[in-house]
Amino acid sequence: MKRITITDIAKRAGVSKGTVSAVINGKNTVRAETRNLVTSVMKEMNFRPKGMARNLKQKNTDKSIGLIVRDLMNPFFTSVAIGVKDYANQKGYDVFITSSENDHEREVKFSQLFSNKDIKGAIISPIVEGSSEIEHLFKLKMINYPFVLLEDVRGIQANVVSIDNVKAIKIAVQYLIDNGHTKIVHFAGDPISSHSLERIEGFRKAFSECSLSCTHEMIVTIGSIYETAFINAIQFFKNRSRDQHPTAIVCFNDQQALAVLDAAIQFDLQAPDDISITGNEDIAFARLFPVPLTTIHAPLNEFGMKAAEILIRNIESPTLLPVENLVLDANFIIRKSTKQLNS
Amino acid sequence: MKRITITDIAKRAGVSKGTVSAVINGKNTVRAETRNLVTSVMKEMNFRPKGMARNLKQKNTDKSIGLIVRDLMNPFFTSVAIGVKDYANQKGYDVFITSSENDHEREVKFSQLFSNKDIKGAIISPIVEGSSEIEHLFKLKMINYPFVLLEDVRGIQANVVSIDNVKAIKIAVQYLIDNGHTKIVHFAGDPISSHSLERIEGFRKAFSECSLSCTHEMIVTIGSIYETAFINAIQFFKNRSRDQHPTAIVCFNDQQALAVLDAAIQFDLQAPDDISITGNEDIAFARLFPVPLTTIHAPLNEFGMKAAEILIRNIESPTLLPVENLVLDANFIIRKSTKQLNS
DNA sequence: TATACTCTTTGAACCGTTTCAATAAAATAA
DNA sequence: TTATTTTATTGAAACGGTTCAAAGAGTATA
Repeated sequence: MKRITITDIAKRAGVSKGTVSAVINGKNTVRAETRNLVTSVMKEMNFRPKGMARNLKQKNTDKSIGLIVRDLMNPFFTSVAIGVKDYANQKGYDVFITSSENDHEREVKFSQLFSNKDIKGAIISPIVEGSSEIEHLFKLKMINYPFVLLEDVRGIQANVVSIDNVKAIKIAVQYLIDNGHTKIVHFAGDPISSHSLERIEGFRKAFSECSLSCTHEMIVTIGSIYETAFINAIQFFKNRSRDQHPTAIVCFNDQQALAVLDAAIQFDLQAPDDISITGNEDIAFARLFPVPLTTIHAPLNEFGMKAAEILIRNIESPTLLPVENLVLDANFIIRKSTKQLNS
Repeated sequence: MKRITITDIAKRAGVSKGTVSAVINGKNTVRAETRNLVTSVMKEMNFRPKGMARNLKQKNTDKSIGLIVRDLMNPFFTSVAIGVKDYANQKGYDVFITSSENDHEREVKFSQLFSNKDIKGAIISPIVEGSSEIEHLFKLKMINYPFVLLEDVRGIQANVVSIDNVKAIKIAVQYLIDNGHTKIVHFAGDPISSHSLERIEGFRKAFSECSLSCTHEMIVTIGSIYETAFINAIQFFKNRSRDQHPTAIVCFNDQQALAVLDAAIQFDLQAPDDISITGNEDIAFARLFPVPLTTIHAPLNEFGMKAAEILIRNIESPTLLPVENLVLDANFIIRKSTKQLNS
């Protein structure tokens, strides 16, 4: 089935391609009668002009960048997206957001689509699970396509903006230790997620830097979304008697922390009196939780803005720029879900 | 400043365009030496092949649709986006999301960009404030570009999927009246928003259908986002003595309801005992509020899916299809923020 | 040495529009 | 009636790549 082109329309209407083009573009040089004829033929044949061909000849001055997140629903990415958008808009760029839904195939496809669609550059939150495939990134480099990663990917030299997850968790744990907690547990996110692994590393580091030991049982993987985390947290509490419970739990993220808060209540453990709980990421609702959440505030907006800044700098540079690597610090926000342990 | 093209690279490297093209596309027919030469020239000149030109000749089989929301942060749109994405993916389409940020210019620009970038169709949540400008929609019709609106726009015949806001609020008010409430107030959203106006209409209708009168003071505009709603709600409660307070408040949306809940507490009004409060939209967090929120559940996922369904049907149809107009019902979910009034 | 292959590279044709100088037709002026 | 202007239409060139038959250069084979 062949595509219908402007030539088909011209032929059928008995006019030239130029005239059809003029009608499409609403030029006022075409006679009403001709316009009607052409329009009706277009309708009849359901003709849709091919945008790419139009753009080829036209000056195509549009400025746009693409963003590939891993999960649309995740407030983390929403906040980052806002940052990207704000900076980009300010510089006159529009943002196209897509979600890989943690599917590597999609990430690959999108990175291609962006350049095919003349989107000038991309900010990519890459899926990194162990041995990540990165040939699509090499392809982008080959065509000098500007892009910024939101996470470090081994094996490729590229612009990266990331948040120091290790440090962030370390500070939270430090705080708990300083406040007399020793029975601290870390609820990890998803086993394959690099975010999760980094946070586990931060948890471990905090202990080793205080010359305390961090045992295997102190890290429990319960998942990153509310529903699964809730179920697993219930299981966790059920499996031990009251005096076996930790005095503090360091959660992977805020949604998980909420689930833990809710699960704990079912076992009559009220934060912060019976148990201290910290979140991570400081999503918008964190301060509105039943117990306002002590959490780690990642500068998500700034995160997005910085990525956009680097990207646009690269887009606008006539020469190839050296890669940048920027690590942002998170900061700890003390609300009501943690307290000093009475000794 | 002229664009660097493949011809420039070919000339500089002393090879033909065809060879450069082969290098770009990683064809293995190119001698290593030649490949290196070309690659280095490409780097040196920071050459970025124009995607649209590439796609013109290639078979370009990519299937993608665009979504224009009005506000990225709004959970309402996030849920709709998920629905769109789910249906689209299932049909093999990718989704590009953009946000007009309630700026009409942007909406216009995006609707153009989509077709220019060979995105096959668009789902648009239009900005409708009074006399809305719609020539950009007419332009889309002119080129038979498939699109679906997420709200009715006067003056144009187009595919529309919408939610029956009027009916939704009516049911909520009905419920409150049936449960003995008479001193009911509606907190409206933003004055210009058509959603807000429809909800006000629903509020009015519920009263008139019960042959009760709905006075002007029963509708108070306090805004749709948490922060402003909170401030205005505080003001509202401050302005009247305890026995003047309504026994029930019908809120514009869930975020606003949360703000009202929080503000009410400050005046020692606890839902549902001292005051009944209903939300709208049933965002994910609504059931996790301090008091689980009685609200109106809009089938947002289905909303998005239906829009995607209609859009894709139009994209894939060889002939121009008649427009569709689909209205979805919302349903009322009773949780803990409302109760029967003791008479 | 001639012949057949293989490996590289070339360059013209093509993708589907827009653009614009040239032209044709119609209207107006002389 | 002819010259001039205005209005509408044409068609070839251009946009920036890809494609692929054909040619050229080496190499191995007979």
